[in-house]
Amino acid sequence: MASEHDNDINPKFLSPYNPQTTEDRIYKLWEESGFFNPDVCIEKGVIKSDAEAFTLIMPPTNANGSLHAGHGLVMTIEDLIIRYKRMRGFKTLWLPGLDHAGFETQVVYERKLEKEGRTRFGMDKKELYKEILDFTLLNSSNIKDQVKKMGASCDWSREKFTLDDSVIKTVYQTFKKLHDDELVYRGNRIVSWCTKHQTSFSDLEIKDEERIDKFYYLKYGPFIIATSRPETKFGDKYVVMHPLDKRYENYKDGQKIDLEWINGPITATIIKDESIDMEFGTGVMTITPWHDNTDFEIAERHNLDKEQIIDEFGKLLPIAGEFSGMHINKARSLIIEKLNSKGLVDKIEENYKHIVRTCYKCGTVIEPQIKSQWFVKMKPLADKALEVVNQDKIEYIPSHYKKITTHWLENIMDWNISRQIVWGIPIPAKICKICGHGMVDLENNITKCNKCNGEVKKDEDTFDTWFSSGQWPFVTLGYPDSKDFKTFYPTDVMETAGEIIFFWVSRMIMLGLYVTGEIPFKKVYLHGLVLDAKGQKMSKSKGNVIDPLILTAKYGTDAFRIGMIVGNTPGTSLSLSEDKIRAYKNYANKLWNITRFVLSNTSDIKYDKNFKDYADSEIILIKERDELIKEITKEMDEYKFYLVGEKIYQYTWSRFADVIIEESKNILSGDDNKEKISRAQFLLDTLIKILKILHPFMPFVTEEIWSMIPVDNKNLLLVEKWPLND
RNA sequence: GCGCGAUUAGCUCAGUUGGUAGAGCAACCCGUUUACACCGGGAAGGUCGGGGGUUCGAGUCCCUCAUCGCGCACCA
Repeated sequence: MASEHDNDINPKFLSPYNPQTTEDRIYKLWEESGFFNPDVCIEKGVIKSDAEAFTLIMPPTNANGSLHAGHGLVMTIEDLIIRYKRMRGFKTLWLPGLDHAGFETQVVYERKLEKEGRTRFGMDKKELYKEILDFTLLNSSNIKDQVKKMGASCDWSREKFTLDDSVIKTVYQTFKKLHDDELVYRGNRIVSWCTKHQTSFSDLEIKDEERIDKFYYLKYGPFIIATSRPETKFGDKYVVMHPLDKRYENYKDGQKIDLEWINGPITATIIKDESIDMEFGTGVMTITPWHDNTDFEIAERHNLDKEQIIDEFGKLLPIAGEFSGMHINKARSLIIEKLNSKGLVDKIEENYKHIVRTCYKCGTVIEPQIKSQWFVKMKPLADKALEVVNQDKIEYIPSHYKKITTHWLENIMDWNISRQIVWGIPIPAKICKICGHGMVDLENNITKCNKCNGEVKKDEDTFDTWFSSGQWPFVTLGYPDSKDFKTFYPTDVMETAGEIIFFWVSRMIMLGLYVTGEIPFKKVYLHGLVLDAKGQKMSKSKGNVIDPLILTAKYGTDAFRIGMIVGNTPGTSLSLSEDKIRAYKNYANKLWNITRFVLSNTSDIKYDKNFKDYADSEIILIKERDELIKEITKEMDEYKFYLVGEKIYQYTWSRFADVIIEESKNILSGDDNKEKISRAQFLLDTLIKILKILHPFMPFVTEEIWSMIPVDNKNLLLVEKWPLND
């Protein structure tokens, strides 16, 4: 700690600011202080024990790769919020975590297997699980180091992993509670099935793609039916039309018709259903309930037979006769050839534009299948969520996300939470081998079906990863009995990517309300994508991926951080250009040089933070400065960090350095002692306030400079007080 | 098809309740004044996507069109 005599210029200042030799040392200092942990802050007296809590749960990082620019943005924004709140005297908790990221990680790992010439199919499930676990643990230690590089002041002592026992336990309790409340059911329903990944999805993992295909008009007895998927038509034995369609009024519901079809004569049944669009095609269609959602619903309504035509790998089943075993992609044209030879093709439209549902990961066309899986009944959960969102009990930043959320909640579908992958939390349930009935079994002691008394087997599926991360705010805090849960829940802000507003944010609201009876967070702050300098989405195939760690190594973490903040409004995408980061490196150095000037020109006075004897010229400057601080503080509280960053930059550079310091040169070298002291006190006081305001934006350089400023009884800048009314 | 964004200086973006347009970067001219060339001084640069309306006054409110981006949707 500096005494009043040793505030000579530190030799460090002789060269420009060097982030490389500074950052790791500073981070270590912070970690060793223990101040990332709110309990330590209270113990050591830097935060009052009765201070209001402020909580932010870090979106658990996917432990399957390394830090990308998006993470850089997350860490920057969240650390900024946390450092600000800590400096404002809150009992501040930022809880970090890692996500096993079920399907995402499994896909990454499968690619790795593929490269090694292996495949997950046929592998022992336990062995595969162990391999992915090792892979994940290895990655997670990498990621942790990278998060630290970003300067994240999160409480590592409270770190959680989505596969921790405590997390799984709570997730199981929630599953059981949902089941007991009849909000989870096991049903034979149409699910979206990826034939490559061999798993089903929820509706969110599907990406709609516009494609141009052929559209076939086929002769089906007296009717013409249109389809883009002739390969599904083998079992079609119901022909559906609108009950009010005049063209077909002679056909009666339930009427049988004999006709010639792909593999010979069949008997079709007429079905009248109002879901048919009379305007579209010929107004008549045949249905394939096993492989189409609309058809499934029609079949359910009329209690019709359902038959599987295509297997899990996209190959035709024996019902397809000579085409049995053939992949649908290959079969399509051959089927048309056959139909044509039988004179059953009426016409073919070449450029039929339609939407195809694909796997969001591999682009494989989704093959709907009827499967027995666990579904969460969403309507009751969504209604509760709608209530709190509509009452603004949760604030969205930016606000238009509120509309997006309510729109989704109002049209919500039941959520399929079963996944046929090993990498995830096993579903604690037994399935009856005889009747297919599903039973929740947390204790693993059910041996007979409670419906038919048949043999049971373990459910081999795992939970959708979002089912567990959807409970993140309360599982991480140790719901229901822990002290942390009582202190820190509901949390204050959920800061995450706008992209996952449905996947994650909305589900957290629903599950949080359902389990704890309270909202999980008061604010949702959503950031946009990080794009490259040209505004294009980064992707490995385009080769425009910017690694944040290369930038931080080159320009310093502080430069990277403030570059991510300024010019980036919530919700909109950010173009990341190296020029911008470079500019902020210069800024860090500017701050460094400002300090050198101020310290070397004030070394003969002792800084007094309560100094009152200011000259008129300083009083004006103080008024201007303090008004800015007031304004900035307000904007910090409104989460307008992009404004604050810009304003403090402007003030330090254009005002403090270019004008105030310049005019100080005369004053300080003059002979009016009173004037000199007044100016020197002002310069020191203002520099300190700038450092404090800048700390959440540029924590490393400000902490380093702070260590060299002669102030009595100072602590780490990390836990100094924000300069409002200082 | 429905919905949500965006459209402001060459580029990336700000612009709070309507009151003669801002920043950074780039480009231009000048400058070695001892904090800093990772710098300083100066100048330049926009009929705020088009059209219409409300108003004394609109980048800011309303309508409409266009272009780009993104969600959502079972049209066989």
